[in-house]
Amino acid sequence: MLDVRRMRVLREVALRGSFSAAADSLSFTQSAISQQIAALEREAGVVLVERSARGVRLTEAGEAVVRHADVILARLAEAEAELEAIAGLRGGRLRMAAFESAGASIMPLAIAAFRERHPGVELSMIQEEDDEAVAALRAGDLDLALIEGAHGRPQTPEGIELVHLLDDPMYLALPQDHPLASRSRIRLRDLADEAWIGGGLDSSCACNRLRARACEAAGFEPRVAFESDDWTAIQGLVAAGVGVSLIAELGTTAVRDDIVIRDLGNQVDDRRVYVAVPAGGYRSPAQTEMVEILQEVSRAYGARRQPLALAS
Amino acid sequence: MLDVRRMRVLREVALRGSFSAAADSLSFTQSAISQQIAALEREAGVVLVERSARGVRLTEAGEAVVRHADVILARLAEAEAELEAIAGLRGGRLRMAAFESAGASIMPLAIAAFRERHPGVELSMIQEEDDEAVAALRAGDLDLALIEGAHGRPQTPEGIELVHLLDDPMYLALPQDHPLASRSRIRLRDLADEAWIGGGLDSSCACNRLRARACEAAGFEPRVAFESDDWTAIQGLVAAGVGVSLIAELGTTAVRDDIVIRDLGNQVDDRRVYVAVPAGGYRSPAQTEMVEILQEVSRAYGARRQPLALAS
DNA sequence: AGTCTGGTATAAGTTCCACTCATGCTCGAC
DNA sequence: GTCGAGCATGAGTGGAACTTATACCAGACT
Repeated sequence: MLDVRRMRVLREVALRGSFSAAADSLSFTQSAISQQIAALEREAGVVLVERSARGVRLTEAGEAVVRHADVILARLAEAEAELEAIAGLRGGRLRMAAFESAGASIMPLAIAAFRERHPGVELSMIQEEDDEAVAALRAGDLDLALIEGAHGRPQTPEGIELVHLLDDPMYLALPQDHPLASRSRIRLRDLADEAWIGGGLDSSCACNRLRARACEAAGFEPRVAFESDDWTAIQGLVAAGVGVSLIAELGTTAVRDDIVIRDLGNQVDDRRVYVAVPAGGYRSPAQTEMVEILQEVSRAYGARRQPLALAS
Repeated sequence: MLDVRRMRVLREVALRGSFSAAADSLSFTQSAISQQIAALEREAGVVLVERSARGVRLTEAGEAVVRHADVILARLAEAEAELEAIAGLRGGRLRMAAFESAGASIMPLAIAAFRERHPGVELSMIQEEDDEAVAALRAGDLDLALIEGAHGRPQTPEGIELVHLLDDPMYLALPQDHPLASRSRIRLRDLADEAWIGGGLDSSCACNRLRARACEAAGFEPRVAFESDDWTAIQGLVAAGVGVSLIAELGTTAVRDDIVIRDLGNQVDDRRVYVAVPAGGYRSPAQTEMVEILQEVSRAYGARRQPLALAS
C-alpha cells in the first residue's frame, strides 16, 4: 500500500521541480528525498518521476499519484481541524436527556449558557426517565442525562457516574378551594383520607417513593386515585378535584391559578437531582463543560429559592 | 499531522471492538495496537478510544477520525488501482502527434490495433509537423510523435529519441493529360522546365529537401510555382495543371482520378519516417507498446507495397 | 469470596526504517 | 574542458515500531 508521507514528498517534488528544492522546502537532505521517492516507486510498481540533469518531471503515473495525494492530504487536514474543533468546544455534539421537570427548568438554563459560550457544539436533548436514560448512556446513545433519586441513597447504577446537582423540595398541591388550602401549616397526617394523584410504586419516578415514605412516617398508606407522572396533567387533576398530590419544586415552573402549592417542611424528604455520565474516567470536553455548567445553574437555582419556602 | 497507518489501525479497532481482535485481524500483537492508538491520541491531542474491561468504544473524536480514515483509505485504494491500470495498460492516456500523411495512413492502423488490445487507454492524436511536435514532446505536452526526415541522416533532435519506422518512396504526380504521363520511364531531367508545387526550402517538410537534392543531381534547379504542404491541395493543383509535384507514398492513400502517379526509381531518395519519444531512458507502458505497434504496422505497410512500384 | 477469563498498559529488547553524511556520477552550460 | 546543478548510492546512526513478557483490571462463574 502506498505510504501517504511519501506521497506528500512526491507532491512537494512536483511542486518544486527537483529533489533538491523539495529537500530544502521540507528541511530534509536531497538524499532523503531521493530514497523516499525510490521507495514510493517500489511500492507503486511504476516509475513516477523522470530524472534528468536539470531537475525532474512527473510521469503520467506520478501525476496520478499527486492528484490523489492532494485529495488525501486535504482530507487529513480536515480531520485535524475537526479534532481541534471538538477539543476546543468549537465543534462536536452533546446528546442529552432529562426527566420532565428538569427538562423544563434547569436544562434550558444550562443549554442557554452552554450555547452562549460554545455556539459550535451541537446540543440535543430528549425527555427520558431514569431507567431509559441510563440504558441509553450505557449503550453510547447519550452523552449525559439528568436523573433523580430519593433522598439519601445515591444508588449509583452500574457503569454510570453520578454528580449531585441539587436537592429539590417536594410540595403539596391542593385544589384552590380545599379546606386545608388556607391553613398556615399543614400536617401530612391530615391528608390520610385524601385521594392521591401520582405514579405507582413501580414507577421510576422518585416522587412516588418519597410520597410513600413520608406517608408511612405520618402513619397512613396513601390511596392513589389516579396514576400520572406528568406534572401538567397532575396539576389539572388536582384543580379538577380528583385528588391531592406531591409536586417537586422543579415541576412548578408554571403553576395554574386554580391550585395552591404548600410547603410541608421536613415531613417529606427532598428529591435529589443528579447529572449522569458514562463511567470510565473519560469525559469529552463537551461533557466536562456541561457538567460544570449544570452545577453552576443548579447553585443559582437553589440560591433564589425563596418565595414558596416563605409562603408555607 | 495524523499518521494514516495509525488511522487504519483505529478503524480496525472500531470495526473489531477491541485492541486484541484488531491485533489478530491485522497480524500484530495486542501491544502494538495499544501503542499505535496511544501514539495516535498523542498526535490528535484528544482521547479517541474509551477503554473498558470489556473491549473499547470510540469517543466522538474517535468516530470523526474513523470517518475520515474511511474516505482516505478508499482514496488510497483508488490511487493504487489507477497505478495498476496505467502499468497494465488498462488505463492512462497517450497523447500523440503525426504529420499529415502519416496521420492518414499508418497512424489510423496503429491506433486501431492499440485500441483493440488496450481499450482502457485514452488515445489522442493531433496533426503537427516535425518542429512543433518535437517542441511539444520536450515540453511534456505530447507523449509520442511521428516525424519525417530526409534519407540517410537521422539528425536526432536534442532530448528526443527516434526509432526508425519505414522508408517512404517519393513519387511524381502529373496531370492526367501531361505529355510525360504516358511514358513508361520518366527521367527527372525531362522535368527541368516544369512548374513545381510544394513547400519552400525553409519548410519543415522533408519532401522539399528531397526534391531539391534530386533536381540538383539531375542538373537543374526546380522552379516552385506554388507553395503548399497539403497533399490534397497539391493533388488539386496538379490536376488543374498548375504544375507537377513530388508526393510521398504515404500521401497517396487517396488519389484523384485526374492525376497520375509515376515512380521515379532511385532518382529521388526515400523519405524516412520515425517515431519520436522524449529521451531519458523512461518510457511509459503505453509509449513502449505504441512504438512496438507502429513498428508492426510499418512492417506490414512496407510488405504490401507493390501496385505503384509495378506501375512505373 | 476466590478464581478464571478476556481485556488493556507498560517495560525491555530487537529489528527495521528513515534520515544524514560523504561521495560518485551525469549532463548541460559557459 | 571545466564547472555547476542535480540525482544516486553506500555507510552509519537514531528513533520508531513491533514482539515478548508481565502487570493490572474488571466482570463472570463457581
